[in-house]
Amino acid sequence: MSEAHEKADECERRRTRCDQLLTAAAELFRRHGFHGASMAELAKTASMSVGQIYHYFENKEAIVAAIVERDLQHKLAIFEGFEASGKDLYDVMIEQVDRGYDDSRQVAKSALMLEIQAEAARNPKVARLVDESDRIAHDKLRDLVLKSRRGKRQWPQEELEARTEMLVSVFQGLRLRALRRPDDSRNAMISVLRMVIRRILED
Amino acid sequence: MSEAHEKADECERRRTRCDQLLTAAAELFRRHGFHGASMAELAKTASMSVGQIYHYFENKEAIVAAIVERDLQHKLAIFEGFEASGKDLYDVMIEQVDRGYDDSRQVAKSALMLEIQAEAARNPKVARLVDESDRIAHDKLRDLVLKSRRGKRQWPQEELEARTEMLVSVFQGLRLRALRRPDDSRNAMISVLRMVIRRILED
Amino acid sequence: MSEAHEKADECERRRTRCDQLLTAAAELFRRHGFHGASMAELAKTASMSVGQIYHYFENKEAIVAAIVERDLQHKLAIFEGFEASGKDLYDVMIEQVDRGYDDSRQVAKSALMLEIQAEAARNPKVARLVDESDRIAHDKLRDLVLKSRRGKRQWPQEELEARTEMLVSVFQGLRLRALRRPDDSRNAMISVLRMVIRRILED
Amino acid sequence: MSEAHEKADECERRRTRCDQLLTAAAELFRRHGFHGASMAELAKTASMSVGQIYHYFENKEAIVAAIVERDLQHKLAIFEGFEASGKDLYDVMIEQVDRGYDDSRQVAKSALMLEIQAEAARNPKVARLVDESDRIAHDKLRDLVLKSRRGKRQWPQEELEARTEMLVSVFQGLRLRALRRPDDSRNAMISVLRMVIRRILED
DNA sequence: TATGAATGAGCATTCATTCAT
DNA sequence: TATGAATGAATGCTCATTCAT
Repeated sequence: MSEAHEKADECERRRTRCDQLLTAAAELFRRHGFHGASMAELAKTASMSVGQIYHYFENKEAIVAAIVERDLQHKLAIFEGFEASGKDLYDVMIEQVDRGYDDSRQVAKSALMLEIQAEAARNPKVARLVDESDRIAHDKLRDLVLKSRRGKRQWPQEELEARTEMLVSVFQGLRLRALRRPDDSRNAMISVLRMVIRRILED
Repeated sequence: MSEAHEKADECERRRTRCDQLLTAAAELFRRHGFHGASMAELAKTASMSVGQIYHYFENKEAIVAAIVERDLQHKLAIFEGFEASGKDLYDVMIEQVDRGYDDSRQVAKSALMLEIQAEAARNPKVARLVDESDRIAHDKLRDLVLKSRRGKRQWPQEELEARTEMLVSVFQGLRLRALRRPDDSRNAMISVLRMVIRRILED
Repeated sequence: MSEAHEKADECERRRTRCDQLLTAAAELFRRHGFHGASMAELAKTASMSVGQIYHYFENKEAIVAAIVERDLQHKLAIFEGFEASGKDLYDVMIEQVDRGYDDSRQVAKSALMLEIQAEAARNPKVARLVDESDRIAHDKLRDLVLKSRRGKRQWPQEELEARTEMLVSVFQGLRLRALRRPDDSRNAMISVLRMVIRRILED
Repeated sequence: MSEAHEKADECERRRTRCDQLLTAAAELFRRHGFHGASMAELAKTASMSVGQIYHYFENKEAIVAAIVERDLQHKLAIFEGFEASGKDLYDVMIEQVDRGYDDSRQVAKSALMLEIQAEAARNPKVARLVDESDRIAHDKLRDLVLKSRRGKRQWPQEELEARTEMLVSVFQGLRLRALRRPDDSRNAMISVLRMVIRRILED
């Protein structure tokens, strides 16, 4: 095998292992919390040695950082998808409100988000990471909201930000609620959610 | 002093001490997280000995449980207040939307809520407590929503529940966001929030 | 037993335990080095639990600090003894040169001194401690040297310091050498040492 | 190229690499201590791979051993220089007392010596090496002292050894003190040192 | 009844050494 | 022959809980 191939393979392998680790970490953090998940258990779950984890990540905090980053990339990809579709945000959100709702109902993902936010509330370093990631996502969404206003009455900057933020609040709120009320009626919730989103994005 | 009086005094004293402890615990859990707050520090903050804490509560978990319980009583008292005022929920919420918003911006309270929800995500006993508390509060709120529909078109049960739940989602979402975006414009947010609440509570 | 007695007993017990710990630590540091001695082994040697050690000392470094302090007190006590004897330092040193030599030949003590100096060379906090302790001892000795010059030609400040420092160098050098040459002739060494001390303390 | 040449080259290369490694190791041991210097850092500092280090040395201990050995060779070379100069030790030492003093003030060298002696105090293998090296150096110095007595009253064997040993003690003591008192007056110290050396080497 | 000293399991992290490539 | 990724035992330190006083 050529050297270049070997390097590419190496790189690929590394990414795979990292992903494996992050997935295991996400699961464990969600189940036991950031402090409750031990590096030893993490190693076992990810089928690695403890030492190897430290080869990929400087410390436990860096693992959270990577999870936050991965989550941000995921969100941005969704927004890109919105943009690439060429459709108006308003239309996309109304059309895909069910997909948005279903995403918020993923208990595992919601519990992980919760754990990360909780860790951010006690660990300033994590708070900074989460704030930064959050700001990027919020700004991206705001731009989409702004674009969807083309040809309509323009909102003052503060109102634009507030409407964007309300969208975020609603979806994060739904995430939280998913943990408490797994049995709520999907149809009824989606119907109310659609009304709310319309209200936020219309004049 | 009669024996009965002594007993009542004893009881009173016990309640006071417990409250003192729970207040200290809430503050510490919020600041350092459930894991980060040590029993020793808790004892010092509550001006008790460690041993005494174990006299009042079986273990650390039981303290979280008691905080959840106290929080529930607090929420119920607020709803009772609504009811006792004889006013319509819709009117009250629209009138007092600013108070509701300001409450959601209390970082300390929000962080504690977050910590409790996170603990519920990993500890089934706490989950059960939080679920129970949450269900009572949701039901109470739903009844208020229902009452405010008197003389108007009646909503099907599922829609009623969904609208109630959406109200809860929005406010819990705002709580979460308060931790990430302390600088959002109060006026703009309240204005959008008012629109959203109207939309949820109107036909 | 009266409360005062209990307290005194408590205090006494604490001191005893501390001493027990310091003695064990000195022995282990000497044998395995500061890093090679583990807290677990230290606990076992001192017949304590690991947790208890941390009740007495903030961390491992604090144990070294206490050893350095104890050593300083020991040195100062010797100097006080010189002073209290009312005799001239010169006479005392010449008379007791054999005792000074024998002290420098205590292999355990010398090895511990070595380990502490070595740790000081890599750990700035320990360096500060050792420097401070050393300065106090040097200054005390210098005062004794100065006193012994009463009625004789006065030495310039720098020369006074240099002679004092040379005394210290010789004794610390002997300590080091004790580890390499346990079999050197005591009589011959004491005889040469006496000549050297005379030379340092005479005009 | 002939095979023999290749072998010689190989040998040369090996020696160079070893030296490179030992120099790096001496520096790191001095700065972080024997325990504090990691093989990974050592490899990086010496521009080698970790594996290669183990090709040259069986383990970390063997590196200390080699440093001690190299140090011994260095000391012996100095003594050979003395001898080759054809001058009398007494004269040389008095003339060059300032050079000797300055050498003892090299903090880096002194710290390394200290670290090695400390390691010898806990590791019997290193102790044996250091003892061996030390004995050779002491004997060499004793021979020089003896030679400088030609034509003068001969000292008994034990006295000869003791005077030699006192010389060593003084210089090693000065080394130790260099770490504690970097600001001592050079002139005053050299002047007292000269007196002391004279006293040791004269009748 | 009230105390807080004592316990020791459990944690994140490091690093000498090995060995597949 | 040379590499450096992988291993996992060992470390200092914390803290929920117990229990002798």
